[in-house]
Amino acid sequence: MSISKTYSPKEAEDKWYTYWLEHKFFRSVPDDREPYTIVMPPPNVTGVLHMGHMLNNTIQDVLIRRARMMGKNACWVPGTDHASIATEAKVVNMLKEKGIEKKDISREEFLTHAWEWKEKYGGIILEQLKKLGASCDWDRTCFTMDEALSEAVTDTFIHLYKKGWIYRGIRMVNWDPKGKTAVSDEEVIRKEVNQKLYYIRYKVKGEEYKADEENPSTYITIATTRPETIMADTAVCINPNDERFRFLKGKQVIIPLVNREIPIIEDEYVDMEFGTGCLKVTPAHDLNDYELGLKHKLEVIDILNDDGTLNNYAEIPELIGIDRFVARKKIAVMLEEAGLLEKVEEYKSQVGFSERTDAVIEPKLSLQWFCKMSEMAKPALDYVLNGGVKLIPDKYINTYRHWMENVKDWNISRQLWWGQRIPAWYLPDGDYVIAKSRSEAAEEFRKKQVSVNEADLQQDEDVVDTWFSSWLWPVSVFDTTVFADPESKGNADVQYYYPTNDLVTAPEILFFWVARMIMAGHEFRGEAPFKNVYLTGIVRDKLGRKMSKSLGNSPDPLGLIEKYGADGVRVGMLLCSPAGNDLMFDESYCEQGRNFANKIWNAFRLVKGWEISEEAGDNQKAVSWFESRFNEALTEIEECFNQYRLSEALMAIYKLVWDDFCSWYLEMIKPAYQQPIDKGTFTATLQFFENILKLLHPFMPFITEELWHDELFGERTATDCCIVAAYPVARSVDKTLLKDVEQVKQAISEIRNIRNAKQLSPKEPLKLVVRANSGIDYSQYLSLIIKLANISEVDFAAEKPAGSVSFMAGTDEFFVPLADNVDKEAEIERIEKEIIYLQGFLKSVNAKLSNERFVQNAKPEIVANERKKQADAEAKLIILQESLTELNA
RNA sequence: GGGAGCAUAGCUCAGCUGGUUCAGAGCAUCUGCCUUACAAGCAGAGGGUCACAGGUUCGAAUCCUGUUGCUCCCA
Repeated sequence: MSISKTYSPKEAEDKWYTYWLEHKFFRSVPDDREPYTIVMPPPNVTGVLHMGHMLNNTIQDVLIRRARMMGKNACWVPGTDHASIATEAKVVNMLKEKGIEKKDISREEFLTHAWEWKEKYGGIILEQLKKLGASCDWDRTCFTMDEALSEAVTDTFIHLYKKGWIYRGIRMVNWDPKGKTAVSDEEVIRKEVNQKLYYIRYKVKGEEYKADEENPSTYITIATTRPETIMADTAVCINPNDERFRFLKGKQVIIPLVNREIPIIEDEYVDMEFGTGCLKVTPAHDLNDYELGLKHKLEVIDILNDDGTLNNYAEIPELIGIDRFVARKKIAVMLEEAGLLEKVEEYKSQVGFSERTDAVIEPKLSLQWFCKMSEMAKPALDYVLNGGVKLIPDKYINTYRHWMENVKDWNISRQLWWGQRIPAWYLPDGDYVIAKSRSEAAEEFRKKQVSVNEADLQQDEDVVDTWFSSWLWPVSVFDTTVFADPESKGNADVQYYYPTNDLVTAPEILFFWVARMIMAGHEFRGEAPFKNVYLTGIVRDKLGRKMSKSLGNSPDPLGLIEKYGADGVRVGMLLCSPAGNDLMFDESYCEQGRNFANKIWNAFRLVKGWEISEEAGDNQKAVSWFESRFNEALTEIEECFNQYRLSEALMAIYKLVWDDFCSWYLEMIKPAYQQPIDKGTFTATLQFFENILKLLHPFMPFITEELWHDELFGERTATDCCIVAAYPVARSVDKTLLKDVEQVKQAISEIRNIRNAKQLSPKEPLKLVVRANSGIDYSQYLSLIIKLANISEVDFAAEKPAGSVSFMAGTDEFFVPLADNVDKEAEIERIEKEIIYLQGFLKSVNAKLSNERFVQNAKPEIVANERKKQADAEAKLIILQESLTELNA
């Protein structure tokens, strides 16, 4: 045989991907078919493919390919996200390597570099997806910074501002001193860190300080993890119920080193148990202190620069210009020298780190733009609660609800250059308007009766958060014009494709992406952007650790494809991915996928090698059995898909192909060596094979397309491809036939088992005696049994033959005469064991049936079932006991 | 500290509103086979006190309570 014994995926993958592209099978334009739409969660434009993308996009591709085969107009829109912070950080680093500092170049120059970078590396990840087989409509590829999409962002900003849902305000934000920008709560990673708790003495004003603990009323001790911020203190707070500090009421204390006087305030907010019970209040550098400051009208002193160094307000010359962490160590020494550091304790606490730069986040007051969430959150929550948007798995509904009910306003400004610039225009005196362009801004000022010189207008330096563009994604990829006019119906695309069907994404971004897309979809289209949200798990290694660059525990996805083939990797990913649960990835799953591809390949080789004969064959039972089995499996598979249980659907197909088709069906019909197969069976088998290829295609697109085009299946036109073949529809199932064959298969296994146990060669034919007590007509299955169990002759005797090994399948008895090779004692023991088991079983069934409460309370069908179990067990017992008597005779 | 989830074979998981063949699947393991489609394979087999302790029930992997261990989210 000239065909290779193993399937080699490489050529097939390149060949067919190109072919699909050439014939525009991925392309979708509106027509009168039902649309099926997915928008790809846009990966970071400068990113490279990781295992999470592999999983996510494999799932999307399975869904879209299946929909396409089911005759829907399938549209999968790909694209990338500009990922402001991450990309800007990369560009800054790249420039640094060239010896260029961001601060030394203009915004325009920087953006030129950034775009160059994007052009150079921006397409990589999408190219990688093609290797995986992703059947996206590449003509629709979008980027969140495309001109039209950017305009949509500006229009959205203006629209929401006019509605009063965007405002500017001073807020405590999470400041990333390395990225020099605010980041959202979601981009802050909290980690437990070993810190120190410093106990610092503040002298009480008007008391002569005595350092010994006998005179505690001359000072108070404050525990803090951040001694470098004492210069920003504007009060010390005690709990009014705290007896220990009664003497402090109305007094003032003196900040060490700088000797500034600050008041004692009282608030029940202070935890009397924690530290010393005295809290230093630093409104500029702690969120809770900030709120306490507002309540008690405290002064705000900000001692930090944007890069995390101390500024002039820190007063102490040795510390000005020094990073906060260095300053912390220095000031501890200074306090020690001043005799005001009482002690230092080890202390563990949670510290926030920037997801992007890993810098320690500083709470910082700054002027930011905010998007009001209260009005938008309500309808977005309702979609999910009413089932308009289904979360899969639904356990995320609770989490979603909790977040939406406690949503905070969204800080949308970022102190970066890479992104859509905030459309706010300022006059030198600080007055501003929101407008799309300089000239429109001037017009707005004129409307406000402010005369302006266009040249004096200054646009806001900040850009909007990346999510502020990606929340528009399910709409903006189709139509970018509706954001200027939410009342408009939009273009043909958005009318046809929106709302989309399924969104496949990670649960981590349920809130800051999924929820916000629902908000934007509702605001601009009046309906949610998708019907189902499939939340994938996190890809972990087999030790359960999240895959990450720093741990180096992530395999290279393209390397895996190289090694196991794209089909193998796709199968591998899905085999271990229950919906919504994390998956413990291991390369061996891909190996299993590759082996499966090879199995299919070899089944094909077998069928391809057959000669055809015009004579009639006797495979009708086998053919009708597999037909029923296929339809039964198809129904199960459909059910799995309906519930988005993709890994179970795949496993059902896997077993159908490997066990039912290869191990049973092909073995049943396989002609003897160098013998031809009858034409009827052959034709039916080709039909089965084609249907199997169709079922497999969404999971394994390449091997299926490769085999589809083999001449074995006849002539095909250029567009007669597996990718667009009509998906099989479940037909009727002959349940009796399926049940009978199960029994026959059991009998065959038992015979093989006897062979194994007696160390008989499979080549040595055996005799078989059947005593059928059930209604099954074994004569119909004789040829199957003879072939698969290598039986020389079958006898339907009423009598048990002497010197034979027996077994039961259901209530039917089978005997394999082995003459001198029978261990009588072992036979007796085996039957006795079975009798004991059945007696126990019968006892428990009888116990149920003789219990009146069971018979009364249980559902009738359950009682009937118990009766059947009882009857079956009794029948079997009688047969076994007879056998035993015969053996003992 | 508050909230959510999980715990079933060596591994990854399935077991819907309690009741057949309810203790299952795939992989891994073991035994025997290079049987002309496939050793990336074939034919068999073994393996679990369903985390622990109580409770409800005629009946619990499944429902309730508590304990332990793990994970995630929020403060």
